Amino acid sequence: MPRICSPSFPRNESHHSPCHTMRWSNLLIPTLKEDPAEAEAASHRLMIRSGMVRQLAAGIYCYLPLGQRVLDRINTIIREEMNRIGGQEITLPALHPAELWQQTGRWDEIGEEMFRLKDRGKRDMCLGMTHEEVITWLAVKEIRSYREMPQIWYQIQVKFRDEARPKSGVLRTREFHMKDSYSLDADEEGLGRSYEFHKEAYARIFGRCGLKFYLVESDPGMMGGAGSHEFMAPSPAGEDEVVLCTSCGYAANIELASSKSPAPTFPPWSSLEELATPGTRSIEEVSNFLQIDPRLILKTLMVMTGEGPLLCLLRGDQLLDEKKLQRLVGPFRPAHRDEMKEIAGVEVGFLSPLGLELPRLADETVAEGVYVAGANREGYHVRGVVPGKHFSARYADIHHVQSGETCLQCGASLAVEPVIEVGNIFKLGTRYSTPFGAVYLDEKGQEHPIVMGSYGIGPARIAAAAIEQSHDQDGIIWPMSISPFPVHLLAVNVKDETMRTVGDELYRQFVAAGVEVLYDDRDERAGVKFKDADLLGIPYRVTVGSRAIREGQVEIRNRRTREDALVPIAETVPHVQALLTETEGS
RNA sequence: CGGGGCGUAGCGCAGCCUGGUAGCGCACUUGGUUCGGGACCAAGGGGUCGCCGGUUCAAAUCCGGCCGCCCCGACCA
Repeated sequence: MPRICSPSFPRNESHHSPCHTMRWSNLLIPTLKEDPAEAEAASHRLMIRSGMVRQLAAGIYCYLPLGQRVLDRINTIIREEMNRIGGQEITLPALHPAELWQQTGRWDEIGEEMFRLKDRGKRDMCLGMTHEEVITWLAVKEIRSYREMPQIWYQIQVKFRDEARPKSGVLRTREFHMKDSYSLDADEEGLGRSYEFHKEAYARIFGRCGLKFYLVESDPGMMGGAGSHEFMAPSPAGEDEVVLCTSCGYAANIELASSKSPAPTFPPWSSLEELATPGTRSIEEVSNFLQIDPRLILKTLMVMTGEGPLLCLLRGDQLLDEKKLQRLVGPFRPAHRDEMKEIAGVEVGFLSPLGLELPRLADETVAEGVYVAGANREGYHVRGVVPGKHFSARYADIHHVQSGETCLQCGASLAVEPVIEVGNIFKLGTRYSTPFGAVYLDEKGQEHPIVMGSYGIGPARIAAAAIEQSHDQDGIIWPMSISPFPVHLLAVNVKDETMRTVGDELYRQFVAAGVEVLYDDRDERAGVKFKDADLLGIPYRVTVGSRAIREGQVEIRNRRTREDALVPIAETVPHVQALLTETEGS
């Protein structure tokens, strides 16, 4: 039901803007005094408390006016930067026929994560998780010649993924808005250009949104293709981790990052010696019992692969990186306790490569040195084990990077940091164009598949990441560029005739000057309004209160610094406008 | 999907162990006082205690099943 302009609506609005109000007393901004029980992450807590969003079901959110404003501002920045690199905005269906996804095989590859349904004619349909298929279909229909490329098409739309575990508020949802763009080029070189354009546009977008972010190498995963990067906003609420070298700039998603584990000083153990180590199963227990550095212990894990059992060897302080192992040996799972006993004849904790005729895969780190290993006999370990001499193995990088290890490129110390993935860019190549037959003719009349790229941004994640990176005990501190309003006008006591009049007049002036201002004209006590102002986190607060008004002044407070400036009432609007110009883009 | 927790008024919670048909704070309504950092007094409105079944004279409370939400892990094109 659309809002109708009528004399009775908006209720408190003057005749200057009959159908538009930025008066709090007329707006839906349901702030909460207390933290909602279900919210853990700072951004989740604050988005609910500030009345930006409400949850309808697990991973399904309503955006209320304040949240909508933030998304609008983010999307405006995205559109400006996408248009700047030649992107053209389009709108694509959210509902897709199954045949589209069957054509690339993803209908069967993707499991429960895809929302599927049938139409009344019992035809299989799905809700789009992403739009490579639709874009490629469109390219098949419309692109014939090399002359028609390059193209960059983008959309900002809702997408669906039936996430196994929606979490952290708006950070991981089942229905989400996403800016996706797709590039179509004649060859790899063209794709390289489109990719670089996107890399630059994305850096500008996240920069303009006030985010601190890293550009890191990423695992292309099932998207396939020649290369990919992710844009990562550091935050403790992030689900991903990146590995960073502060010295040479190496930056990668931890899923594919590599590192060197600094070697310990190896003792002069010259022969194999069996040691009684009763009851010591974990590395920590063995290390404590024998009073030796965990790095001198060999960790032996048994996993079950498609080819059968496999022993994985790591140094005591290292963790197995399951992604890396999976890339090497395919799907696997840890061996069960009884399986291990049956295959190796030994209890967990005393497993070792010595004398066991099983395939072995060792981390490269282990190739050097002399170690304590399990004895394949309960209650015993063996000292003096030299890999290569006492057992053989295939060597590869299978350890999970940990903070404090060193950079392979420059040797400096690496840091591991949790991050929110706010954007990704993929070189798709011809993975989608080939199955669809999306081809063009080159200048010699030769047919070639179109070379594609795909590039995503999550606007809601930008908002959440901005809050994660910029808040304090009292609430959000918005970057000016994506704040729901640039200015928060607050009349301390609307029952006071003078304050009310000055507040109304300043509001009118701001509106007339084209400055979007949230005017808190509610009949609430000052404390309530100040607390709410801090919670919403609008960069500048203009306070009309008894203190300054006697001197004909108002206070202008900076939310971030909490510094107040006294300004004559008549100069308020120009003064604020000057501040806004100054703060632009920050 | 594995592990854990929680579901009682709009929100945050107590009551459950030891059955006797529901309570606190905030919010909301009305009146009064107050009025620059989440006011006070008084009077009110609001709940099939997630759902279904069982035990019992009697169930928010005990038992069984189901559903939902959150957290950890797996997964995440």
